[in-house]
Amino acid sequence: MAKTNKNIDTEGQILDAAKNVFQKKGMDGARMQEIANEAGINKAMLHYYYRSKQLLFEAVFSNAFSLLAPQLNKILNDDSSIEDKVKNFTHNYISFITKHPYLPNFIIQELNRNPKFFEKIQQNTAFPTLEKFKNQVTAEVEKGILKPIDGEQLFINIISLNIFPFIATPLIKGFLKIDDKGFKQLMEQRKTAVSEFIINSIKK
Amino acid sequence: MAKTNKNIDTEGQILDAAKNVFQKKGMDGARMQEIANEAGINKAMLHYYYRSKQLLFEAVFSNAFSLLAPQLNKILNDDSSIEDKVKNFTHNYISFITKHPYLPNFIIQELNRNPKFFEKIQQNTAFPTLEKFKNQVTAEVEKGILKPIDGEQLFINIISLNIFPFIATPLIKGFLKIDDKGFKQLMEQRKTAVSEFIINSIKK
DNA sequence: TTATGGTTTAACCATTTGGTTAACAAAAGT
DNA sequence: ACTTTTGTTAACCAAATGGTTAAACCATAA
Repeated sequence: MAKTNKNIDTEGQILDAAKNVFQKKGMDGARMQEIANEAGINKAMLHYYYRSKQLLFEAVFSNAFSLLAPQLNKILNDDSSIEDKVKNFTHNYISFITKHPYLPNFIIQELNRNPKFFEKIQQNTAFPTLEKFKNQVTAEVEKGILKPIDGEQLFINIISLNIFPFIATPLIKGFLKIDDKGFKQLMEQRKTAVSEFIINSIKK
Repeated sequence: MAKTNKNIDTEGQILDAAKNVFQKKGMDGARMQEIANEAGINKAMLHYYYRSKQLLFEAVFSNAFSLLAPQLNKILNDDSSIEDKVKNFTHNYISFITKHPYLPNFIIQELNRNPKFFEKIQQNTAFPTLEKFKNQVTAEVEKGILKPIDGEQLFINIISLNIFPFIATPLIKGFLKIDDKGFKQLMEQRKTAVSEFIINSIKK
C-alpha cells in the first residue's frame, strides 16, 4: 500500500471490482475488461497492479477465503460446549453469509476447478484444524452429554446444513417456488431451525 | 438417432465427450476443440450436430438433470413413510452420486450461472414437486410419529446432508486430510450415518 | 521552475476461440 | 450406373481476449 502519487486507492478499487466480477462469474467467466469497467479505470491498470488475471484472481480468492476461515474457527476452536457452538455457529454463519451471498459458492467452485488451491491457501492463511472439535465430541459422548456420533460426520453435517442452501440457492428457490424475499425469510428461520435440528439429533 | 450414413453414433460420442468436458470445466471453461479431441472427431462435427456451444451445453445439461430428477422423486413422490424415505433416499443417492461424482456440482454451478435455466428445465423434464412431501410431513407430525418440524426445512436438510459433501469434496478432503480412498470410505459410512442423524432428530 | 518517478491512458498485438465454408467421401435412393 | 443426400474434414474467418507499449499526465522534491 502507501502509494506516493495522485492515486488514492486504485489498487483497492480494482480488488473490489475484481471481487464482484470473479465471485459472480468465476475465473473462466470473468473478463478483465469487465473488471476494469466496474472499477471505472483503464484495463492496463489491472496489469500494472496485479500483473496477470491469474494473480488478480488469487488475490481475490485468498481475500475471500480469509473472510470465511474465521467463521469456521468459531466452531472448531472455541471453548464452549458442542451445543453452544452449534447454536452460535448456525446463527452467526447464516447472518454472515446473508451479507456475502456469493462467497461460499465462489470458494467451492474455484476449489473444484483447481483443488491445488487448497494447499496454497493452507500455507498463507491461518488455517483451522479439526482436531480439537473431534476430541471434544469424543469427550462429550463419553460423558454422556451426546449420543454416540463420529466427530468428522458431525462436522460435515453441520457445515452441510449451513452452507448448502447458499450454494444451491437457485435450486431451492425453484423447488420451493419462492422469490428472493421468501428465500431470505426461509434462511432467517433456519438460524434456529438448523440448530434445533442438529441438537435434537445429538443431545442425549 | 437412427442415423443413415457411415457414422455409427457420432452424435452420441459427441454428447459423451461434451458431458465429460462440460462437467469438469463448466460452460465457460470448456473448449469446443477439447470436446472434439475427447470425442476423436473434427470440431466441425460438433456444429453439424448441435449447431452451437450453447445448444450442445443445453443438451448435456438437461441430460444430466434428467438423471438427477428421478433420484429426488424417490423422496418426494413415494408412498412409504418419511422414515423409510429418508433411509432409502440417503442410501440410494449416495450410491448413485458415487458413480456420477461431477453431476451435482455441475448442475448447481450452471444453475447459479444462469438461474433461468431452471424454468427451461421445468418445462422439458417431468419435474418433481414438493407438495406431497410437505403434506406427508404435516400428517405424520399430527399423528405424533414425528416431532414438530416444517416440511420445507426438513426437505432442505435432507438434500443438504446428502448433496453437500459431493459439491464441497475438495474442501472436505482438505479439512479432514484424507485422500480419494478416505473420502469414499467416509461417504460409505454416510449412507447410514446421515439417515440415523436425520431420524434421530425428527422421530418422536 | 523544473526534473523526477510513479500513475494512467489509448492504441496495439498475438493468440485463442466459436463458428463457417467448400470440397470430399460414403451411403441411399432411383 | 449415377444422382442425391448425409457425414466428415481441413482450411479459414472474425471477434474476443489477455496482455504490452509508448507516450502523456501529474504530484512532489530539489
